[in-house]
Amino acid sequence: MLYSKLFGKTSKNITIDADSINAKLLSQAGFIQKQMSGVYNYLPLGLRVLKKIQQIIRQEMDAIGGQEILMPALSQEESWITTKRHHMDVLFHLQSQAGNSLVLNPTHEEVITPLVKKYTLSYKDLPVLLYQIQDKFRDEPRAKSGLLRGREFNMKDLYSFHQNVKDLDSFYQTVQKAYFKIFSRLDLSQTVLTFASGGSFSQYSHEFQTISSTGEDTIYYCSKCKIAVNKEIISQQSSCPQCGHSKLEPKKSIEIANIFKLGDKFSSAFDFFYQDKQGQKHPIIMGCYGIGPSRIMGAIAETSHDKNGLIWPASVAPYQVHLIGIDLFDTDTKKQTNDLYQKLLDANIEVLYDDRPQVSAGAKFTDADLIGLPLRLLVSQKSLKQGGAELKYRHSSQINILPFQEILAKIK
RNA sequence: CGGAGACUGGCGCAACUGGCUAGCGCGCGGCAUUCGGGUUGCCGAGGUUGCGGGUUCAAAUCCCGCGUCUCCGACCA
Repeated sequence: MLYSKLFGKTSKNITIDADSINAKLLSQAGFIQKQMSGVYNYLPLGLRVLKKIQQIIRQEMDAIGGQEILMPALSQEESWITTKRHHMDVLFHLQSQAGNSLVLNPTHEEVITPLVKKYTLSYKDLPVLLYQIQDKFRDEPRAKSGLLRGREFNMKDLYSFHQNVKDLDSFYQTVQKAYFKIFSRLDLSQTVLTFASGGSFSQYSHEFQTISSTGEDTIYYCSKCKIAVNKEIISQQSSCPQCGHSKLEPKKSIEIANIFKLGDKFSSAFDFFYQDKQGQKHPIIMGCYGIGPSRIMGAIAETSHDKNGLIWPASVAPYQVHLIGIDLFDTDTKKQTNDLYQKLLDANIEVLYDDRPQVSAGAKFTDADLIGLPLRLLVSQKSLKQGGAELKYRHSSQINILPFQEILAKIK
């Protein structure tokens, strides 16, 4: 991609929304643009990051047997009356021209339960494991912190349907493992399994909290078993639910995912039963599992940056290489930089090429740091004299000269 | 939802005890200059001051209503 053609510009001016690092850096670097409170546009750079996060999640959901579907953002209010959730204060209500009461879905139990009911009549159909990646709508009383708490936000939600609690429990464990795989691929290794209150069906639900000094949640961490409990739990019991250890350490964190055992709460509301081998009817047992890709994007920005800008992990960086051309007024330098760009493209390397003429070297360095791609390559009269291109990783200050022939091998 | 504060070219701000043509920086267009950590100079475009009403000879400025945004708190399946 030629930087001169890229839609979205870096900005020198500090945005007002200085309450959160992610909102500030992501807008300043041209990844997102706020449309209104808690609602953001994703510009080309930001969308690439979001898609990469989604793709990693998609792969891990497929790996545990999930099948991707896409449900509508709209639903009839009637379904919410059925489950007695139509008074939830975060629900966006709207009316069709015909006068029907509709809802913008904040979650999809009310949609997926009737959907699965249409196709699942026998024990032979179970388990059913369906997920989607879609935008959710929640009328938050106070949207804030950039991508961390929006009114419209991206979510992966997986729903599981089982014959019994034992099958649910086992799948619940499988999802936990898959989630940690995802966090490790996203370089969010500071993410801790956190016990939260479980509602009517089970004693606990679980949150996945990324430890971050700028987080708005507080968790209580047990250094012995490397898990934590949230505020609700700590006020009920002051010890670790796993080992009974009582020295729990408070830490600031960002909730990036959570999972619930729903039991038959929703299946009962929709009269959803299956027949076993003997023809007996049983309630379906459900679980739901959410991860917020947009919130994860914010969490990565929040935890991975320095004073000069963002530092993307390679797995989600919008491009792998930031190629900077300096001295482009010189015909030979320009040609050699263009050639290197073409060579990288031919090798299928994602590269953002700062080809802007008339822009000073300093401005290009500043933009590169702000955008935060993992690897910076630079070609100039000076680097050519030294025998090639300069190579610098975003997280390091070390600069090495590399002959053009060796660059591809080094990157791959 | 409670409390506080804001709204002025695309962005960040100034002018506000009412008074000249609403000013500055960034960004944007042009010309020249420069070329390794946000070059420099000159020229230029861009605003019915959030919306509606009121007071006044005169409103960005004062008053009323509405909207939006921000901050603190409550809330966060």
